Amino acid sequence: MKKNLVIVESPAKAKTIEKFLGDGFVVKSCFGHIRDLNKKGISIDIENGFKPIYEVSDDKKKVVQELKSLAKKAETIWLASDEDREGEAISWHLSEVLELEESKTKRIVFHEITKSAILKAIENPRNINKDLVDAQQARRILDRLVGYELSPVLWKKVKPQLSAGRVQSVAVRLLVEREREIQAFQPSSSFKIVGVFKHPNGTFRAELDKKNEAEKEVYGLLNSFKSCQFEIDDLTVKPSQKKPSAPFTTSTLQQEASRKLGFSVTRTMLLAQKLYEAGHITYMRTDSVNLSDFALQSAEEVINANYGKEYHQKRKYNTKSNSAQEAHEAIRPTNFNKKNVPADSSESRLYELIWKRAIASQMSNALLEKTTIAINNSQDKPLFKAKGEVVTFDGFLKIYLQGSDEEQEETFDDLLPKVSVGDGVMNEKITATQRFTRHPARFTEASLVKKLEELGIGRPSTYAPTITTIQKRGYVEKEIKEGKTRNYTQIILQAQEIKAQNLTEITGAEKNKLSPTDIGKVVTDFLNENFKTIMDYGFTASVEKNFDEIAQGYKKWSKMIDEFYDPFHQSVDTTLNHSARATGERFLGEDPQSSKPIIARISRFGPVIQIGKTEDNEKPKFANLRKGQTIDTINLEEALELFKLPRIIGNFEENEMKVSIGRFGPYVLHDSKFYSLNKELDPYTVNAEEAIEVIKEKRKRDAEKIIKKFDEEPTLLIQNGRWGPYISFGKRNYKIPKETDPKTLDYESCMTLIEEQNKIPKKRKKK
DNA sequence: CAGTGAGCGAGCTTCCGCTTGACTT
Repeated sequence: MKKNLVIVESPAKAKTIEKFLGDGFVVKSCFGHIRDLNKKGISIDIENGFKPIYEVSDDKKKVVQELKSLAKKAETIWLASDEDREGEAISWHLSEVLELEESKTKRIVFHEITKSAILKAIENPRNINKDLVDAQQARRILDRLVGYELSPVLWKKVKPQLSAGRVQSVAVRLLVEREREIQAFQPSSSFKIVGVFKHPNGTFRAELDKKNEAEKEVYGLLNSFKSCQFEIDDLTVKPSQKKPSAPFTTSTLQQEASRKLGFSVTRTMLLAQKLYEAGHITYMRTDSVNLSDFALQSAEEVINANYGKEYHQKRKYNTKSNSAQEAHEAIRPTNFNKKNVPADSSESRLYELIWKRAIASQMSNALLEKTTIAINNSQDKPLFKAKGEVVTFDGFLKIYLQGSDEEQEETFDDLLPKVSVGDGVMNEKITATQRFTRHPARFTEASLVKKLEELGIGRPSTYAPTITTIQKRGYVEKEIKEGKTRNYTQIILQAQEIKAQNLTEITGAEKNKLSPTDIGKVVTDFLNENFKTIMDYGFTASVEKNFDEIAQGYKKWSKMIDEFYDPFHQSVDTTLNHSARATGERFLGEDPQSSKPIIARISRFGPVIQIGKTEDNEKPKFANLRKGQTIDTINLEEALELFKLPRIIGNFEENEMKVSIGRFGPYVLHDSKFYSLNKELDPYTVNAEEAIEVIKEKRKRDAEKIIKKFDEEPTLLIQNGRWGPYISFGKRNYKIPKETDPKTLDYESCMTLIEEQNKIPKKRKKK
């Protein structure tokens, strides 16, 4: 019988720690919070000092049962959850639910999973810090009050199933405001003037130190350069340094994985979880940039051995964000000697990124030399300037270059020729290119996480789920935006001649960027109008201050909640009783046929165009907005287009063909089967002949899909699908073992496979 | 891959932070 029971949050952590502690200790995990506010209803007794009503949820009952029986038999129970607000609460809930005796219970904490850290923790146990627990309860109760009182307001005033909360509503607000900045943005253009200069030691490019707005001005300038003499006016050489970035936290890992590997935040976290469970990396949900002494030392050894002593520089990083709770280390490899780990390709690419970033964080600065050459001219016009950058010692750049969200400015030559002040240079060519200012960038998942972290909103464990939630609620979409072509002018002076040419470029193409939907905008406006406090970017920071005071014992949690709840609940009441429905209604014009008003608005089922009023005798006509159309931007003409579908375009095999646009794009409906129209075919103009072609092609493809048919059973088919060959029988599909050639299967062997797989119970589907 | 779209009323939805499952068509 083990005398000691240690409880930690994560099973992977339990496994590691058990090895360190040896005999006499059993280490178990509680899988995070074991108890929470009841899911149904608000579950807070508001009249009685906001007493929370907790319950052990169904999926935690088994764990709790097991821990309870182990705790009964143990002499000492060590509560080793994380040392932060949530971790303290987990320990407290454990002690309550498991009914632990105080004399048998010890609370311990450690920030790194090393043997010495754990043994030290065991030597220094303490009691549960009730103030910290109260701070967590205040956090929990506040979030429940906000979420469960605001959401129903939206159900009533906007659309059912919507949600609002301290974190998600502000995240959507960020996107809405950015989108409006983009919409209001007016690009302006100017000419960037670059000259190519020849010096006995080499040819290089230099940019004119002034942007010119008007084309006329550019011609004047180029003309005056025709007869110009150029010489080196000034030369500066400045040494500079680049520092490596801190090792990864959850948020910076998500950002770099998005920039460098193109992973969504969810994908990054899934892969990191696998690496963590395999023991390759430390915990992946952290806000700390701290490295343990063990890590510092082994990074040093690896750097010295692989790159040499001059590449090592020991560094300790400090966390900037003041909302950080630092219960863990930074994300790093558990073993720096492993530059690669055996895993699938995405996992190993993520691991390599983590390895490089952590190692680079302990490497020396890169040393650079920045050179600027200024060229004057005999016409007293602005100077041309050439900028060059040479790496004199690569340092950490040997292995890691940090990504950036901003688009890179066009870079100039790395290496400039050796020149001296007073040297004459020959001008070979001057190119003036029209450039346009760019609207602020839309957020990516990762750059939104970065912004939220800066505002102190959300936690490492919630960044990815929050992004998922706002998309699931339909507030935000990840859209592929096709670029538009734009004309621009280039004016070139070469061999005493000025030539202009008109060129085109593609601009504004975007993918994986987040943009708010109409619902997102309407909900944000509605909440901004009625719940200013909650929507304030500083709201979380200000309540965090209160939580800190509670944690330090200066303030009672119920008092804080009381102060918050009174005015909040008041505005909920006022809004419910006095506020009109929020529909985002916009008048587009009159219908040329019926002269009825046409409006765009949110209906119960999303954004629509409505012709006529609901109070009219004749029922109004409705049409849903398409993908890419928004209430803000749609015009009358586009709105009228929407009413031209569905179209009946003729008959085929005695059945009617109906063309329309559905969830998956344009389609032809024929004999109650759907045929998608390809991109070349426009649903508004497609004719019967073209549609018949589409139908025939689809039939041909479907026929090719079938590998084998059986006379014994017409619904039994071997087909070729997206994931390879499979058996379909009745309404269900069945796998074919990898080693089997599908062509060789006969009727009996198919039925055996089906029977085998029918034995495995079908799991309930998630809704 | 429809059609719904008002308002009533039944009963449903919803928050944020800790954790990892068990599903594969």
